[in-house]
Amino acid sequence: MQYNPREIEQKWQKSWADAGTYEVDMADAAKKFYCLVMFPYPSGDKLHVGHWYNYGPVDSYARYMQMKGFRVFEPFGFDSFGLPAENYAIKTGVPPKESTEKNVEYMRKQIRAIGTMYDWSKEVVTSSPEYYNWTQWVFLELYRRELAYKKKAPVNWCPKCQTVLANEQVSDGRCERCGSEVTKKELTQWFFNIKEYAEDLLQHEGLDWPEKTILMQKNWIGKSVGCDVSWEVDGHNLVLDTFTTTVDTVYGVTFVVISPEHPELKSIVTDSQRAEVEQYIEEAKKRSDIERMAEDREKTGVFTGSYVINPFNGEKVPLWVADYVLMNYGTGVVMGVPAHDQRDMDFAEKYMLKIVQSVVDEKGESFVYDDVDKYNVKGRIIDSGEFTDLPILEGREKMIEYMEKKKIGRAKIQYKLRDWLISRQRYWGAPIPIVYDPEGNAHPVPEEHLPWMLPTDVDYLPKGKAPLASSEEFVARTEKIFGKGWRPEVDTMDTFVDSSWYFLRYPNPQKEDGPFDKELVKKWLPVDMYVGGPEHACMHLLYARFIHKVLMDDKKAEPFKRLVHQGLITKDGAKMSKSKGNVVSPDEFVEKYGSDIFRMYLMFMGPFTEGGDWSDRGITGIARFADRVWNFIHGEHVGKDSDEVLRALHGAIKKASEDMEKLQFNTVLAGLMSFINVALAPGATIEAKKQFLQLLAPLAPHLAEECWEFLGENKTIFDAGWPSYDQKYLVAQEFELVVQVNGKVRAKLMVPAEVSKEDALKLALENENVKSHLEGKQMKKEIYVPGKLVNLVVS
RNA sequence: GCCCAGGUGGUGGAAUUGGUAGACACGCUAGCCUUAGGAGCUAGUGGGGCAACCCGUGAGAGUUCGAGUCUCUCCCUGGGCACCA
Repeated sequence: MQYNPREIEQKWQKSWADAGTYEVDMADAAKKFYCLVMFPYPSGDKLHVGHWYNYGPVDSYARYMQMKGFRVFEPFGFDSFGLPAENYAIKTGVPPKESTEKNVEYMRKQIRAIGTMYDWSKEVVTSSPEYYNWTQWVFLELYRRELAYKKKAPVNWCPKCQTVLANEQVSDGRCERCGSEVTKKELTQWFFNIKEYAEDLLQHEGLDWPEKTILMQKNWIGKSVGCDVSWEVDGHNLVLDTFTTTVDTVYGVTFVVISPEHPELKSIVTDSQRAEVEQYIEEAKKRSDIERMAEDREKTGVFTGSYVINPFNGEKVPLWVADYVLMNYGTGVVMGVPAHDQRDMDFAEKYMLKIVQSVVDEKGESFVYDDVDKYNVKGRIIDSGEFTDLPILEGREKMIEYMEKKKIGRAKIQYKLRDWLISRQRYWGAPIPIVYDPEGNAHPVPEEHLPWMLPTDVDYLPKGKAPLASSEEFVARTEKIFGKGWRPEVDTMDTFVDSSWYFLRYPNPQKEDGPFDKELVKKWLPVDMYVGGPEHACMHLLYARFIHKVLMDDKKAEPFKRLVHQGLITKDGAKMSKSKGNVVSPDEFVEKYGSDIFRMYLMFMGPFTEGGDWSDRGITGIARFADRVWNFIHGEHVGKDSDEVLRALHGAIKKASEDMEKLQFNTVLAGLMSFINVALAPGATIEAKKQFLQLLAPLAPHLAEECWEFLGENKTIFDAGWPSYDQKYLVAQEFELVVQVNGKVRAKLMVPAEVSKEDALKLALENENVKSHLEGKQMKKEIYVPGKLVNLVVS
């Protein structure tokens, strides 16, 4: 009999589905394991090998947990709102609903071919009214808690296409579609007040997350402790606040810089400078924040003609406008201290502004603050009035006290984290459940009108307004319910809102009277293992934590206990995307080799968390392995296993048990291959074969299930438990002692396992080659590492 | 520019966390088997050298009896930077 993957895979997938094997009884959550992969966006590219690389190994881990006796809940769904479907609609006229449903349908089929444990009865699709009903509920809940508010914020605007552009649609400041220069447009938009939770989001206690992700989130939130200093604008009845973490340098301020977007800027500019400043503002609109903050870029700026007064020494310093100051961080005004800040120095040198030193380090030398020592500097303040000679940190405190007393400033904690802008001037998203009365006041749509249906009579083509504004039905519906002159909000929600709570929906996605089943959520949350790409470290993962804290009414609640990032699979070094035309489909490989071999190959490619560049070179090695496994199982059953086979088997059990925990599937497979290399020729007992199959089962579920049955078992292998190894087979009688002279290997000797240091050294010194390297040398030191090596240090 | 990773044979990668660098595979070479499609089996395979040996984990320095692993500097590649998700 030959190994025929396609036949047995169909057989077992059908068998599992018919038996309802993976439909979880949610009522029983004792020893639960909630295993979650980030749900995909159903793009027109369909599934690519990167998806498989994620889902296959995670399912293998879930199967391993099942074998360890856990009740595994592994749900799946689709994050199906989003820009690509809308762009496709603009291009082809196919309604997003239609193309999305088609893509979802196709991807479901592709995913089923993997043979995962997904509980399809719990699937969620975010673009379905049954789901977005509750996304809207989430919005209303935040609104109720005063965590949703409106304010003006700029969007990328293409004047020619008359539409808002995503950052992705802007390249080099130009519209991707028509090439026109992109400008900024101010729109009133909805925000979630995530900053309210900044301090709680900085806490990651008890979470089994990658260090780097925690670090990235911390940097993203960007807490800095400092103060606001108030500067009176000379000749105006106006005060500008500057935020600084280094108020100790305030006597070194020789200019102050205001952001081009600052609302007070126009009232401050003098007539003689007006033309120049206005032109500068226009230029700044064309640049992205990233570009503006880049430190290697030539600093630009324009004098406003006005002066501000240093509240510490009364000195008048010029007020400049420059685009390296961003309105959305801090106050939009910064103090310029060229002596202690490189960027300020560049600016001062370019525009020939004064430079004044105000702090020095321990050695009395001038220094520039950088991020590393911003909060922990030693040195003292100089030439700073009554604060002169104070140590820097003490000086800061004194200065803040002084400001607070004189009401010219105050201590302040500043976060880089910005509030979450959730308004999108797009069609394919959940409508924001808000209506406006004839006076333009916002009112929440009452819950009984949810889902606040996304209208279908819309024009997807950009016409200068949000697509929903073109729906007659939408307005008619609003007037019918709320009264004449009432208008619906026409923006939809950021798709990150959809994905910020879906893990709460999974335990009972059919629930009709609430977003999630509180009882089940209490039992099943937190998610025990959450797996997704590292690109989500700062956005999705912060949003989900935030929404979870809000909905659970517990600022300490965390949704994801263990977090793992699968590596990225690239093609020729680049991220796979349709626009680059480098998407690799898994279908042909599954067709040719079957799911088990393809899945094992993806696992064998390298460490799960590292990913790599796609190549199918090497898949044949896995195919050979699968054949050898088949032949091994179907070969003669021997009556007794040799010591060698037993040692190999228990070594493989040990390796698999340890490495599965770390998701190091590649080395688990290497261990299984080593076993097969040892056991294939001599054969093994049925018992040994079964134990081996149990190790293989998570990695090649269909193959293992088929072989399990062949060996006479009639229940699924996934209920057979996980084997444990017996140490007695692993302790060697002898080991290879490495003998080094001055750190270089000069001999390898087989010695008894429990050799003493004296005996080991004696044996080492008897070796001819070692002797020759010691000749004429003086012994200085003898290093003995038990079970490993001897190092003879001579001179 | 800023934040975060990562650079090991011809290739993917392994290395008990400071102790034999290259496990397990791919590829390649030679031989066997008379050989229908992912052939199989055996042996070899980091570089140099006849050899003893020498050199080798992006580059350079440092710590150490001993460094792929720790420290510093530099170079390169990837991810993210708030409207792709």
